[in-house]
This record gives sequence, structure tokens and C-alpha cells, in this order.
Amino acid sequence: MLSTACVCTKLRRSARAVTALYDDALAPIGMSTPQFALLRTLQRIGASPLSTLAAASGLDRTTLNRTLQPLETSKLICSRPGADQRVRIIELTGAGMSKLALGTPLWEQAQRRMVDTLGADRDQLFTILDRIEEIRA
Amino acid sequence: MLSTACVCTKLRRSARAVTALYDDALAPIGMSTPQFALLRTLQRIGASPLSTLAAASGLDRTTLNRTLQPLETSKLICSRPGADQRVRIIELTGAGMSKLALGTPLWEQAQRRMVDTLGADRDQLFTILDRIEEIRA
DNA sequence: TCGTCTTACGTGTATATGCACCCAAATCAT
DNA sequence: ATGATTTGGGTGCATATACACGTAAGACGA
Repeated sequence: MLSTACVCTKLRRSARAVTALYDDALAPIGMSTPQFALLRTLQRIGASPLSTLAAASGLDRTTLNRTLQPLETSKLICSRPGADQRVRIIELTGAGMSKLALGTPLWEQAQRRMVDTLGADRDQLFTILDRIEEIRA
Repeated sequence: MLSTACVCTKLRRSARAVTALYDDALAPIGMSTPQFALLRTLQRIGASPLSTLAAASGLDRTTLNRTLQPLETSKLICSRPGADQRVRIIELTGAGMSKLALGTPLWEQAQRRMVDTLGADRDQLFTILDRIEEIRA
């Protein structure tokens, strides 16, 4: 593989590699990393409007909507209108929580692999990535 | 946006942010960052079989095929069979080279923005990402 | 040389991602 | 109250990404 000086290409490439690792780990429960990450986020913030969940995830609202569709089809999440009839509340179902419980050790396996590989560089990496996430202004 | 301990989520998030920055910069020539990166790679390695270009780019062969389609439609690249009738040689067209010339200062603008933001951390970041790219083994 | 194995590709399918544009509900100013 | 504005969502479209599967051409051994 050619080396690149392009920060964007470099980051995209590494993200793909890491995604493949986590996807492999999650394969037994038939979920992708973005999907599983969504369940984890929902668990943390609880039932929330679509836009709130999107903001929490750092995803575009429309992207989130599309990502939710297969999860709603497989009943891992459900949605209902809020008091404000415009909002759509997204919520974890019982099946979703079970899936989370099943997937967590699988996710931890990939995560441990990364943490071990990164060692002490992990803090530095996260610090740099924090800065990078704020760039688009 | 919620913070996350997940290395995968973190990397994907930053990659999206940086991609948006480069995409904005490249908007005047109507190309995405992955597309432009492909032209740059082609320029570096010259006319090559699909699989060679895929390996150089660190992309799946089938992903590359799909990414090439709009570029071939807009005549920025062309393809022809090689001596070995199985291979498909991908090549930059004149229009492709012109587009590269037009886009390069735009790409440099985004790249400079990143380099300035990262400062001395850039080397460390690249070193860490190099290690990360080798993880899936 | 004739089958067999390998290699290079293409396509079907599915998810990930976000912009432009549209609709409906809530809010606000007059 | 009512018309204008803002806010929350959904969809069409396009690209990005890769796995599974199928096909054709080259390579190679018996």
C-alpha cells in the first residue's frame, strides 16, 4: 500500500482497518460497529428524539435515520412520537438490551486488542482526535 | 456530542470530520476526497491494473471498481484490457490530469489547515495510524 | 492437450454517509 | 387570531464501502 501525506486519506484508511477489526468481533451477533455503537449510545442517554441522538452520536440526522431502519426492523429499537408531535423518540427495546449484553464482551475483545496495541499512545491519540473533530468551523 | 472510549467510533468520527473539511475544499471542482485521492494515486503509480490500484489505495477491489465508475463516466479516467485479457488497466485521461491540476491547490488548502492544526503532533499521529493500519492480522 | 487450479474481474446486496429539498407542527410577532 | 418563521423529520439522490458469489482467462500438471 502506498504511503500518503494526506491527513484525510490516512485517517479514513485507519478507520476502515479498525472498523474491520470491530466488525469481525461483532460478527457473531450479526451487527456492524456503527449499529452497535448506536445501541451503546442509546443506553447511555436513554430514550431521546432523533436529533438529540444524532447530536450525541456526531452523525447527521438523516444518516442516523437510515442507520436506525434495520435496527427498527429487527426490533432492537422502537420509536414513537413525543409530546411535541414533531419529534420522534427513539428507544431501546428489551431485545435491544439483550443484544447489547450479548455484544458487549465481543466489543470488549476488539477494544482490548486496540488498547493493548496502542498502549500509552492511546491518550495522545484521543487528544489529537479531539482536536481534529473540532476543525470544521 | 458524547465522548466515547471506543477507538473505532472515535476514529470514524474524526475521519468524518476531516472528510467534510476536504470535501468542502474540493467542492469547487465537484469531486469528493476519495475520488480526488484516487486521481492522485493514479498519478503516482501510473496506468495500472484494477487490483494493483486497489492495493496501492488500501481499498477493496470491488469498492475501487464502484468508486471508479463516476470517474470513468466523466472521462477523468479510462480503462482498457491489458496483454493478459483478464486485467483491466486503469489510466488517467488528459481531462483527469487537468482536474488534478485544478484540484491540487484546493486540496493543499485543506491539507495546510490540518498540518497547521496538528503542528508537531502530526508525526506522532501518522506513526500511530501506521501501527493501527497493520492491526487486522 | 485436457482437465484443474488460480487469478482478475464484475455484480447483487447491504450498510454508511450526508446534501438538497420537502412537509408538518410549533412558535412568534402583529 | 393569523400569517410568517422556526424547528423536527423524512425522502431522493449520490457516493463510499465491502462481502459473497459467479465468470472468464491464464497457468500448470498428468
